[in-house]
Amino acid sequence: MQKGERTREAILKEAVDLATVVGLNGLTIGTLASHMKLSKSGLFQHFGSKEALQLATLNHGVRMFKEQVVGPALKRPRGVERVRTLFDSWMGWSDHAGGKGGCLFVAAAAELDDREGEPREFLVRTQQEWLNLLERTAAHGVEAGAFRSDLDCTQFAHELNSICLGYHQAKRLMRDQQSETRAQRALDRLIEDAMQDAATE
Amino acid sequence: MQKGERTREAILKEAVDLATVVGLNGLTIGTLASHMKLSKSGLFQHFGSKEALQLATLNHGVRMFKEQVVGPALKRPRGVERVRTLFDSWMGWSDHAGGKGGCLFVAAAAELDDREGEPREFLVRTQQEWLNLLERTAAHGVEAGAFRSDLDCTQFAHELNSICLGYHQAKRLMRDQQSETRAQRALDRLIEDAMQDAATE
DNA sequence: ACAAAATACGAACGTTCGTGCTTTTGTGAG
DNA sequence: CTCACAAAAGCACGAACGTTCGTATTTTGT
Repeated sequence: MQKGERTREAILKEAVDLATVVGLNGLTIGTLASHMKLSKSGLFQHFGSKEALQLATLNHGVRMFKEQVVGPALKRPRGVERVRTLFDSWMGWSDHAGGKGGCLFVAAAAELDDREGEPREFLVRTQQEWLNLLERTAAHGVEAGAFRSDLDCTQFAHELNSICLGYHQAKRLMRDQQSETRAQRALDRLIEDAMQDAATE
Repeated sequence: MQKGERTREAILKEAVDLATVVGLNGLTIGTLASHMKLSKSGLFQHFGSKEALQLATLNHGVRMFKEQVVGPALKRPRGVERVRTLFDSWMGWSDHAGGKGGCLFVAAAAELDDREGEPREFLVRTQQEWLNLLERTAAHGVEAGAFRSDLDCTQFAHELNSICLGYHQAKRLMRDQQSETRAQRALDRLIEDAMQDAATE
């Protein structure tokens, strides 16, 4: 691995961390450079433009997310357990692993949702992949018989994602000490509703 | 009403609208001035500082929110109906009334959650008031007998808020045409779970 | 109508922004 | 050890940032 590639990697690691705090727009080349003890121009050459830096930052975030959230969860058995693991590691990601300012994608979503361009499109694709993963995971639960056969897995994915967003806000904005409990309870309710309902038999 | 107060009002109206799109930090005095066909300095003196402008913008947003979301809902009968109205008018607010970029507070929450200062504190207070309102509304449902007596109203409020956040993301970032349906179904499930469960009798 | 007070303007301040060049420094292969 | 090339620095640019100040223009109260 060339030296340039290594520094680029290191820059992106810091960029993800910074972006979770100040956002993708607040992520400025000057401050990022001084954090890395690099000159502005030296850093700039690695990307060529601000938008390319933002894109690379998002992309690096995706890599980290797959390593730290998706990967571990896929090792667990399909079905309810994997759903819970996915959720738990998402909370972990949002708490520390994803940058000291929370989840990069939650921050980026609010910033980019009204700004057209490549970064937005990239984020949308990323988010859709995440929703698809949740949906497939729910489908595994159905196949295994843990969830009812008429479960709307897309709806399940949407609601699970909403729980994540609620947790993020409660934890980071409100600093609610019970945010974990609340989110966990919401998940319990979601899962319980998705289970075979014995009473209807 | 003095002239200055009128223009200040008009500025804030535009500021809220702009901030929903570009955020509170992206809200720049220069562009806001040109939108208002005012000089930078002319606009600036209404507030005295950028932070004061942000604070005033948030505050104006709260006034609008109370007029357009809270006010109407309080006219409806307590209980389930008011819960639904609150939610419906929140969706309306997020779609058009709250600025062309969605809900001001959702955008601000992502921006301010890691930046200390008065704007953040103000937003936290505002958000807490909203959660309290949701909680009290749920409590009315319990009093009226529509909801089970052991309902955790704080939890209810948290989950309802999460549904709002999920809707906002699905609608604005993902441009999901089914976002309304998904949110509505999530709310149905929340309400159903809160109702007197006849099967447990 | 006219003086007083409120409001808006234009220019300029020092910074920081993103982005080009050119030059110096560093690194790795032969 | 050297030499070619990659990587970083240095410097400069025009524009936009928030902010200040002195001055012009409305608006207001009398």
